[in-house]
Amino acid sequence: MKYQRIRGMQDLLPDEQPYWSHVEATCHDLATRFGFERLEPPLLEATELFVRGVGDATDIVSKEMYSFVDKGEDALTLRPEFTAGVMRAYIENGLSSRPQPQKLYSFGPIFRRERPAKGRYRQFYQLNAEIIGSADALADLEILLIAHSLYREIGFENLVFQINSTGDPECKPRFLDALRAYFEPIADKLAPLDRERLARNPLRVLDTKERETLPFLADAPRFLDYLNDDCRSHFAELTGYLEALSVPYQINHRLVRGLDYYTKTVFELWGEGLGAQAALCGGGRYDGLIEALGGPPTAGVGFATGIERIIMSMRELGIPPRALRKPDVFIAHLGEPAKKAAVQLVADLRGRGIPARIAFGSRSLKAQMKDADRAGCGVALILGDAELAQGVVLARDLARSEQVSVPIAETPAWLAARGA
RNA sequence: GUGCCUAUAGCUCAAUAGGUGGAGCGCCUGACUGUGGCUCAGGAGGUCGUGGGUUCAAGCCCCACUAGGCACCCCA
Repeated sequence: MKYQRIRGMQDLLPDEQPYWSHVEATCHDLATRFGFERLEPPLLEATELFVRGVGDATDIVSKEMYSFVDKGEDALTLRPEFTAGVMRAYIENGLSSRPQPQKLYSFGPIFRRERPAKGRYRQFYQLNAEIIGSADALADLEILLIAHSLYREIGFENLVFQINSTGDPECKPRFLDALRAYFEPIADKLAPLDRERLARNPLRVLDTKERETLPFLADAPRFLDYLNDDCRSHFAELTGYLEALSVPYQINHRLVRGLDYYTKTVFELWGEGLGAQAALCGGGRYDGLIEALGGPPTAGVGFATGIERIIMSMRELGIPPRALRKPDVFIAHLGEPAKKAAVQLVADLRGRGIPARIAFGSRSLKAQMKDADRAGCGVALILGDAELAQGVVLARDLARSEQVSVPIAETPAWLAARGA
């Protein structure tokens, strides 16, 4: 085999399309139902946007971006997430002058140059939703709810959100100080990796998987205990809504998220059967981001979910996709004059919105019938020169193995009556 | 990026102790000269991931590379 897929890239084959169209349609439908409008930023942005918007200390920026210099001039990057591009578009296109808040969603491919594994690809698809311009905890709730509705409508059960708060620029430093004060005296007992984290990014010690460190986490400071009044009441309001709506959630004191821009609410949802790549969706509030990107001070909250991981969980849990509509009608023909008439007929049916296939070549009727069966068609219209001479087709119901003779001109009506 | 495991037909997998590669499913054709599914018969399809090495002889042993998987890192 001479050519092969680029590492971490995948071909989405016809057999997988029922899953994709089901999930994709559910995403668009739900976003619309929740009052979100679509905003699709380009795949390419200035590298600097992601460095500033995502954070140059994050894994995404420091080692996972597909970046290149275009014709020796512009530093460009294939988007490694949606949020920064959406914020840039919001600022650049003056969406802050539209009625606030703006509820925007995006659906498309994302690129991260990580080592591939099951459920982890270098090009993968995300649904992303953002509410820009509201600090209300109700906005956080809507983000949680659209995610929850998506999974519920696809057929997931027993899903529980993990949520936490990571404060704001006023109370976050106090918590970080407390974390250091707790861990530094026992640093020599922590795993080596966690000693590094403590120095570089203390929050990361909280979600460690290192055995040596785990015993010390139970008594570690909790962010919720260090929130200022604003952050605490915001969190309480959100959890109050969740309880009122009976949306299952767990407060997870160890949940911290990698991106620099999060403030207040952070959350994740994990799926089954995905191994170490379990995160189905993640998100949170990012009240300082737009200002950091050169816009006016603007609150924001959003989430992203990975489509491949949803589909993989569906397979794992045996959740069937909605069947795709296949062509209902297959036209078989015998003889050259009949073939010409069949071309007319198939064009007529398609023009009337009836999905139809026509046999290629001039094969035996048997072979054509076999094709009709395997194409999943419900009806075969048989048009031979003999039928053509009488101005009819033989309409065969493939499931019932019954067929009748129908005048060619009445075929669309016959099919319509059958469909109803 | 690190460690470990894997790689044979379109798919899932066999191949005894190094000794010229098979099955099931799928695909094509026919039995049925104008009727699908079921059955039966026949057929096509492989430089054994790629490149090197050891050996009289390599799908099998060794090395490198490529790709996939698992764990780590991190996330969707």
